Amino acid sequence: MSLPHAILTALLEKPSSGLALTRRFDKSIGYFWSATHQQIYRELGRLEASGLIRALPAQGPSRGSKKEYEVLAAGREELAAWVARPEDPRPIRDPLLLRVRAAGVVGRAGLEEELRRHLALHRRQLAEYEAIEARDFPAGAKGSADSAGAPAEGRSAADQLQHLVLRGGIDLETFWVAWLERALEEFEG
Amino acid sequence: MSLPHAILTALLEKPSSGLALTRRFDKSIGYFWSATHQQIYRELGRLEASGLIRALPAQGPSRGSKKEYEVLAAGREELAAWVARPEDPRPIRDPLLLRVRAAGVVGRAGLEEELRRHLALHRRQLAEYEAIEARDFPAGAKGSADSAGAPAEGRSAADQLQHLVLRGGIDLETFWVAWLERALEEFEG
DNA sequence: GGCCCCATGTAAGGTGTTACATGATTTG
DNA sequence: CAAATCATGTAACACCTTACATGGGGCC
Repeated sequence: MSLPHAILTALLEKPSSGLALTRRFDKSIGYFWSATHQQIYRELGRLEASGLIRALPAQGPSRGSKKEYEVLAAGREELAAWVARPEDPRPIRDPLLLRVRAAGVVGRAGLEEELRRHLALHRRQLAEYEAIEARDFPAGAKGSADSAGAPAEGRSAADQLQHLVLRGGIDLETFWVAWLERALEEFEG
Repeated sequence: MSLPHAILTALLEKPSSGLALTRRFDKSIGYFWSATHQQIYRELGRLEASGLIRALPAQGPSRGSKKEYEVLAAGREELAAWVARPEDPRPIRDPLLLRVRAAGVVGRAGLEEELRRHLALHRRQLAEYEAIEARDFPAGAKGSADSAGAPAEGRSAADQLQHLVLRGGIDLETFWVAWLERALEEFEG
């Protein structure tokens, strides 16, 4: 049940239309929660029906013209409640680990190439995250100097949390790169 | 499409009934691919219908008595093909990271306690994996000394891959523990 | 008999993915 | 005007999760 909350978060950060949301799920939000436009439209409909968001009035036909959504008070409350709601971490479920295990049974033919391919992909992703970190959270780290003209308090608190999430992405990709390098070493050695 | 291949792997390691499989998915296999008994029974039915596995003959009523399955040649081939089949890694999709991001928008009330809870869970999981490693892959590491009375070649190759997968689980949990510790530090500091 | 556990299954609902459909606006 | 792109949506299907159903065997 995380998609509706991902959408509420995105809409609170900035009211948007369905397509604009989709774009943002391909960028910053998508770095830790991906979603396609079909999922997003369906969920927008549900959230509106539940009274958590509403479409800003707009004239014109219902099809083919923009519909902007904004979060209502009930939506904000639901999101705040969700942040604190206990929810256990899901067990690991990774196809690549499974494939390595399967290779132990049927042989590892072709697996090494796949590992190399994944290593390249994870290295690219890691580089992308690091570029974002260098751009959005330069040097000084933590609370840091707030960039031009924003209210210092709220800005830096939200920034700190966003940075934390980005660090999560970086560390995860770092894990994959290290694990894949180790695996390939063992294959060759 | 990984569940059928997880089941094929499990059945090749040891032919089993549905319930026995479920048990094994709660232990070793479940450490990197979880599944419930409903998923497993349904998938066993499909795999049998596709001719990849077969039920060993057994008398008695169809309900309430054991049905053992074994993998057919076609099943082994399918699994070997899957090991080499290119499949991109899925983008990250983690509710906890999402919640931290949401906390940046609606406030972090209650979040710290959740992080503590998750930290404890991940520490426990990490300890469990490390205990398994100490038990099944003692000291010498890599190819290592094969334990009593197994054919050296195949045994140690499969062992090496299983160890690699376990290391993946350990490293992943290590990542979570480190990330959560960092997050809590920032919250307090 | 009543209770618990073993073992296999059905049903319903939510989530995610892929493919396609439709109208409006911009661009050559 | 034709083609591409924007923007919103429908349909179908596969998958996962949760809850419940059914029948047998062992135990007190």
